[in-house]
This record gives sequence, C-alpha cells and structure tokens, in this order.
Amino acid sequence: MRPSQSQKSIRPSYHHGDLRQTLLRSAKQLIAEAGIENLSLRRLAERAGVSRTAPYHHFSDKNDLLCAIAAEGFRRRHQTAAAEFDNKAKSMLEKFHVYMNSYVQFAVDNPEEYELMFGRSIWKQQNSTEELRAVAYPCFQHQVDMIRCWQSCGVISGDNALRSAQVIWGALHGIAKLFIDGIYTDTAKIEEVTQCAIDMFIAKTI
Amino acid sequence: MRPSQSQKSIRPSYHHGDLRQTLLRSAKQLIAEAGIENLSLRRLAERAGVSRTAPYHHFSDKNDLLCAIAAEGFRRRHQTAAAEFDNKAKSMLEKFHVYMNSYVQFAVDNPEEYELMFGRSIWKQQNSTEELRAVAYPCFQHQVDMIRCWQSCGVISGDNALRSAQVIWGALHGIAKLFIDGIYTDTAKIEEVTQCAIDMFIAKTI
DNA sequence: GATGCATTTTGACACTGTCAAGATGTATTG
DNA sequence: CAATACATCTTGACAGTGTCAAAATGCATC
Repeated sequence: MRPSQSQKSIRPSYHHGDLRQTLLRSAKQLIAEAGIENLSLRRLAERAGVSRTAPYHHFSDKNDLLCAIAAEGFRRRHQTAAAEFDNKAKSMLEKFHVYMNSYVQFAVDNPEEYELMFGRSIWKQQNSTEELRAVAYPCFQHQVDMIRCWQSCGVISGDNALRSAQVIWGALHGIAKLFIDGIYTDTAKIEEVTQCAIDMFIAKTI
Repeated sequence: MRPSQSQKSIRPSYHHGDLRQTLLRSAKQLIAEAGIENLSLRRLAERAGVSRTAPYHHFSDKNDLLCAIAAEGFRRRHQTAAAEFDNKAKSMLEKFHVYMNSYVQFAVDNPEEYELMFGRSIWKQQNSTEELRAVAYPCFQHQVDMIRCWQSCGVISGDNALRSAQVIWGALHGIAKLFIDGIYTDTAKIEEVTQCAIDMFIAKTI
C-alpha cells in the first residue's frame, strides 16, 4: 500500500505528484489570461516545471487536453443549470428568466472557456473525445428538456417543442457569441438584450 | 506601355502579374477546402509559385490577409441582402422570410468564410483592419435598419427596435453557428429551424 | 543609360505540436 | 530482499508556422 495521497485523483502521479490536475489547472488559468489561441503545451509544461513532452503521458493530444477542460466546463454549467431549474421556490416563468440570464452570464463571465466548449476546434471533424461527448450530450439534452417543459406548461408558445428549443438556444448562443467576440460592443447592455429575448419568446397572454 | 493585362486590378504587380489577387483567390479556395486553421501563408505562397515572404509585400500580416478575405465576404453578403430587401415585387412579410432564410443559408453554404467573417480572430483585440471595419459596419447597420423597418411596419412586434434587432440577429447567428460547428447535426432540418424562428418572431395577429 | 522604387528572394529566429529513444523512479512479483 | 515490470519523465529531433532583415531583381522614369 502506498501512502495514500489520493484524495483528488484516483491515481496520483509518481514523480510530479499530480501532473494531470496541475496541467488542467494551469491550462484553465492560462486560457483565462491569454486566450485559447495563446495556449501551448510547451508553455504549460514550463509552468508546471516539467519538460515539454511530459504532458503527453497524461493527454494523448493537445486536443485531448482541450476536451478535458471543456468537459469540466460542461459539468460545471450543467450543475448550476440543474440546480436553478430544480429550485422549487420559484415559478416556471421566473425560472425561465433565471435560465436565460444565467446562460448568457456564464458565457460572458467565462468567454475563453465558453469559446472552447462550443468552438469548432473541438466539435468539428472527429475531434471530440469520448469523455467530452459523455458529459456534453446530457448537458445539451437537459437544455432541450427544460425548454420543452416550459413550453408544455405554457410559458413558451409554439407547438413544436424541439424546434423552439433549438431556436431559443440558438438565440442565447448567438447573443453570447456576438458579445464575446466583440461584435456587440456595448457590454453594459447585456441584460437588456437578454431581457428583450425573454420578452420575445414568452407566450403572450391575450 | 506594358502589354496591358490590367483588366481586373488597378495596379498589377510587376513580377508576378497580380500577386495580391492571386493570393486572395488561392486563400479563399484553400480555406474552403481545408478550413481556416489549415491556411498558412507559406503554403499559399507555394501555391502561387512565389517565395515564403513574398505575400508580406501585399499584406502586412496574416491577419491583414484574413481581414481582406472577410471584407470581400461582407461586400458580397451586403450586396445580396440589399438586393433582396429592395425587391419591390415582394411584401415586407415575404422579405422577412427571405432575409431569415438567406442569412442562415449564406452561413451554411460558406461555413469557413462565415467563421472568418464573424470569428473572434478578426474582431478580438485590435485585429480588425480599417478596410474591414469600413465594409462590415455598414453591413451590420443595414441589418439593424432592415429589422427596424420590419418592426415599424408591424411585421415584428416589440417597442425597442435596436434590442429586437440584436436578438433576431443573435438568433440567426446562433442557429447558423450551431449548425456550422457541428453541434446541431441534423443539417436537413436547417430550413425547419429557421422557419420556427420566423414563427416565433413575427407579430401575432390576434 | 543611370537612378529610384516596387517587388521578390534568401537566410535566420523563435515559436509550435509531436514522435522516438533513453533515463528514472515506483510497484509488484519471485 | 532482489529482480523484474511498468508508469513517468527527459533529451533529441523533425516538420511546420509567422515574421523580420538584408540582399537581389526587375520595371519606370529622369
């Protein structure tokens, strides 16, 4: 039996301690600082105090590492979204408000991570990891389920649940991206834009 | 006087003939073939039959070249959008249909070019060229103007024109991107999703 | 024909991701 | 405890990238 330091990782590293987690942590930090396009495995290794190729024993690829970070993002987002939706103290309409604002806010607060999670680099071609898909698809599905739910209880109008869900998610994604990428520049009006989207989507009580 | 081959360019190059245009053409082709991330100035130069650094006398940067391509895309898109909106044979409602479908279709038909035009690489930081901004901003503005117009004539509901425009454009952008980036995978349903967006945005006649 | 300038090339530098081969430490087995 | 197996890390190397400096080339004009 090894002296168990295995609190945060099933199988801690031998030489470094826990290189995998260290790399993930540094990577997230470096991305937040300098953007995805400035993340290099070599700089990452340097920060962790190991040689350039050490990361390759924990991630098969640069893409593999990116997928791992994105997966973590999906887990986090899924958790908060689920918690917000399960809040029994709020009405369905209120929770729709919360969901819409929370989505855009998450994206704007973590622009680089959001870019990574929904960017082409990960999803195009066959780049997505098994692990990533296993985490992301339920997250997608949950979004669709929630919207379907709002629709069936009359908060949202329309008769085709899936299509409406795709449109609303599209709107959230588009608004978030236009702000993140610097095309919508008036970031002080993020909530106003989101509020306008809410107004346009909720069912009009005649 | 040189044997004038200067039909398509104001100032043809001396040695190559018209390297600038050749580079732009090859770049667009190469992007369409292999995606933006696989575009390199060196390969571009090789294709044009010049040395690696020749492009630097026509574009200050790789970014400069990308901006030039994007600018061309904006010009093209602006032209067709304007033509469709100025079509006097169609009603305002019909033209709203056309606009929505045309937007998404343009994006899906030219995914790499769309990615370039609205991607972060060009707009983040100070990357956008003077020329690009000079072409893109009127294109943005025209979209807002059109939507404002549809709103004032009752096709779209709502009382804040700018916000509604931002939401609708956001929805178009988001839907397009989710399809392009491979998150919405059922590409056969693009028109259905767009149609659903239209239904959700047009004013309900009670 | 000589000069000036636009254009292109060659050489070089600092990066990048990634592979192959060797070195080092840990765990397990005899 | 000694020996073997294996995970981990390092060194060296290769091909590729964007970009700069300096030299070479060709065209136009004086």
